[in-house]
Amino acid sequence: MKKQPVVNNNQLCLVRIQGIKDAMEVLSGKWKFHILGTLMLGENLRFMDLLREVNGIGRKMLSKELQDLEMNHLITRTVLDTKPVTVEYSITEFGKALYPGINEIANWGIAYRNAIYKKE
Amino acid sequence: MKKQPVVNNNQLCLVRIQGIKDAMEVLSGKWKFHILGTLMLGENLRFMDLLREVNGIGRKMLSKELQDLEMNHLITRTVLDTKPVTVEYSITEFGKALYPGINEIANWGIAYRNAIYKKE
DNA sequence: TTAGGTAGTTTCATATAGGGAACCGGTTTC
DNA sequence: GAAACCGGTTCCCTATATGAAACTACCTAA
Repeated sequence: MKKQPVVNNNQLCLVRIQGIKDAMEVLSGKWKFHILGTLMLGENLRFMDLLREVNGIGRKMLSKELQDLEMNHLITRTVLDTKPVTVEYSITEFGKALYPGINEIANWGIAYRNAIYKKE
Repeated sequence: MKKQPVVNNNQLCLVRIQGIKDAMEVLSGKWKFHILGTLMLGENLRFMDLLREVNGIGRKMLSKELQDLEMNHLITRTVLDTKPVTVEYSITEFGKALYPGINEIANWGIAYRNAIYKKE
């Protein structure tokens, strides 16, 4: 008789796993946390602002990541009637709800680095 | 004169960004949150257990991801002197420290899914 | 002896991520 | 008029991620 999965077979676990899956789908890639983190610090940033603030990102990636985030309702994109045209990006309530999570992860990262550096 | 970055120029922000970077480096990929999430639910799982529990993963990916996680001190690998040999994986204190973060992310994912489904 | 268990690795693919550089069409400042 | 700004897009390339299937090697129970 074949063995069956045993741990994740109750409803709560399945929902939790699905939650992780959904979140990761929206937040996947090298830059999303960075961009959101930056938009949390300074709201209403423009494209070129973000290009400067998010260290290392190129315009193509930034453009793509912003489109993804907008499509997933984490940020909004507003074209302003200025000359030349400027575009403002800001974080939505959905995005803001990620703040505690991102913060936890950031703090973990800081603690992790300290611990590893002390050890090695 | 060229414009300079303005938002992330203080020490706190830089440390925070670095924390996110470090964390993401260790947690990158499609499966790490899943594997850690599973190891949080049932400690001391064996390779084949994980292969069954982590829905959709293949043996090659699992093998690679477990090696990564072990290298980064998030899990431990213990070979047991049984016949046939069995190998137990369990989460370390470092890994456990991620629990609140992963939990936050999972809850966000659940809320996100509910909200999006209601809307559309 | 056949099927299934243990824990992986190897090989051969494709898919996706990520990045540099040039380009577009416009505006503004020196 | 040249250089710099605005917000991107397009082309071309490499690197990494991911996956299916076969293989190793050995053990056990029916």
